[in-house]
Amino acid sequence: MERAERGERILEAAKELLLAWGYRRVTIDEIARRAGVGKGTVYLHWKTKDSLMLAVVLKAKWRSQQQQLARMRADPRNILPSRMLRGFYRDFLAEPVLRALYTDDADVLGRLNDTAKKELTELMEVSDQALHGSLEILREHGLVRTDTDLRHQQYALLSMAAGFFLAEAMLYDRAPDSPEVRGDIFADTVHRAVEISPEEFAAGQPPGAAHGPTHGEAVAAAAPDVIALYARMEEHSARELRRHVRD
Amino acid sequence: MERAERGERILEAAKELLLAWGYRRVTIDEIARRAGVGKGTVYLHWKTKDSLMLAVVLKAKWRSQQQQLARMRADPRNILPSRMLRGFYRDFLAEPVLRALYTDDADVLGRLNDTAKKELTELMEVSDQALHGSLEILREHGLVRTDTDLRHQQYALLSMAAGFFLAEAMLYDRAPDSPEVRGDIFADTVHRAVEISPEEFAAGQPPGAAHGPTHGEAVAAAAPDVIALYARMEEHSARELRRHVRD
DNA sequence: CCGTGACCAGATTCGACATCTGGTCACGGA
DNA sequence: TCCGTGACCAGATGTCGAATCTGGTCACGG
Repeated sequence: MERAERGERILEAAKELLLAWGYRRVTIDEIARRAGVGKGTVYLHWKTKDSLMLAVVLKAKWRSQQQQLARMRADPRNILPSRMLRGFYRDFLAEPVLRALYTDDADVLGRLNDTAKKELTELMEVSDQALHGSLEILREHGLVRTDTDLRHQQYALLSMAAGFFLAEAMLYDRAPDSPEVRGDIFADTVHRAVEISPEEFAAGQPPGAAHGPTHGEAVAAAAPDVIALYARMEEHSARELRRHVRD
Repeated sequence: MERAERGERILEAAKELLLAWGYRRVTIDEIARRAGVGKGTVYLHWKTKDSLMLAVVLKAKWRSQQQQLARMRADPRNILPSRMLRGFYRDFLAEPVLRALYTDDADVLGRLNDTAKKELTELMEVSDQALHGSLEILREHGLVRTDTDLRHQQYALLSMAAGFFLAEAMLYDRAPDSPEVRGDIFADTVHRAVEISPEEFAAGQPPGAAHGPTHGEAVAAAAPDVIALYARMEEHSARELRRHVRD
C-alpha cells in the first residue's frame, strides 16, 4: 500500500527531527516538509503531535522486542535473564530513541514524559508481567535460583537494569572498555544474582538417580513457554503502536 | 566556642529550608532569621550562599561516612561490600539531603548541581579510590572474587548502587516490602556479584594443608587496612567541609 | 475522494519594567 | 577594639502584555 509507505516516511522524519532538535523544537510543518507531504497529510495518519511522537518511541520499543524475540528463537539460551538483558542493553545503546527514553532525557522527550507517561507505564507493567512470568518458568526448570523470593529477584533485576542504563549516561566519560564489555559485565552481574550456572545445575540434579535433563536440555524445554510469553508482549506492543495510527 | 555553635545553627536552618523549599526559594535573609542572627553574620561563616548550601550536602555525606566507619569498627564484617553498601543505602534512605543528592533532585538542589558539581565529582573520585583500594585488600584476603577484573567489579558495584538508589525514587509506589528488606535485597545482590561466601571460602582453602584462616579470621585480618582507607576518606571529607567555613 | 495549505485560536516567546536577593560595609554597641 | 548588624546596591529574577509561532481544522482543487 502506498499509504503505509508514506506513514513510514513521516514516522522516520519525526524520529530524525526528534533526536536532532528535541520534542519542543520539532514542528509538524517541518516533519511534513521533510517527509515530502503537506501538513494536513500528517494528520491523516496521526491524530495529534503527541500521538506521532509517542509512536516514534513505541516503535523503537517494539523493534527492540522483535529483536529480542528473534534472538530467543535463534538461540534458546537467550531466554536466560543475563542473556536477555544483555540483548536489551545492546538495543538500548544502539537506538538513540531508547537511550533518550530510559535515561529520561527531558530535553529530547519534552512533555512526552507527561502526556504519554500513562501509556508507557502501562507498557512497563506488561513487560513487568512478562519478566515475572519468565522467571516463574525458568524457576520451574531449575534455571533460576529459588532460594530468593521471586518478587525480590524481580526488584533486583529492575534495579540492576536501571543502574547499568543510568551508569551509561552518568559515567559516560570514565566508563570502562567498550560497550560490548560493559554489556558482558551487566550480563555477568545478572547471572550471578539470579541464575543457576550449568555447573550448579549439574550438581543440583538428584545424585545417583536416573540422569535428569542437562542444563542445555532444561533451557530448550523452557524456551517455548518463555518465547510464547514474549511473543504475546510483542503483539501487545504492535497493537498499541497501531492504535495510534488513524484508520 | 560560642561561634562554632552559631555556625551549626545556621547550617541547620539552611538544611531545613533547603529541604522544605528547595535551593531557589531559600533566601539568606530567611536562613538568618531562622538561625536568630543577622544576615551579615551568615557571611561571617560562609563566603557565599553556594558555599553554605554545599556545606549542608558535604556535612550529610560526611556524617554518612562517619557512621560507615563506626559500623566497620563495631563489626569487622561490615567491611564487606554487601554490608558496606547496605549501610550506605540505609543512610541514604534516612537522610533526605542524601536522597536529594543521589537522585539528582533538581528542584531541591537547584544550581548546586552546576556550581558544586566539580567539588562533588572530586569527592566522588575519592570514594571511587577508596572502593578500589578496599576491593584490592579484600581480594588479597580471598574475600572478593578474583575471577573478574577489578575495574569491572567496581563498575558493576557503582551501577548496582546507582540502580537501587534510582529504583527507590522511580518505583517508590510499587517497591516491595520495607526499606529494610530492599536493603537486604541490595546487599544480597552485591554479595552474589562480587563476594566469596563463607562456604566458598572454606572450600577454597588448600585442602589437606595446615588449616588456613577461617572466613571470620580473614575478615578480621583485612579490617584494619580497609578501615584505615575509609578513615582517610572521612578525614578528607572533614577537611573539605571545614574548607568552606570562614577562618 | 484524497491531499493540501490558508487560516484560526491558543500556546509560547519576547522584552521592558518592577521586584527581589546575594553580598558588602559603615556603624553602633559591648 | 572588634564583632554583629541591617540598610544599601547592582545584578539577577520575576511579571505581564504584545508579538510571534504552531498544532490542528477544513474548504477547496485536482
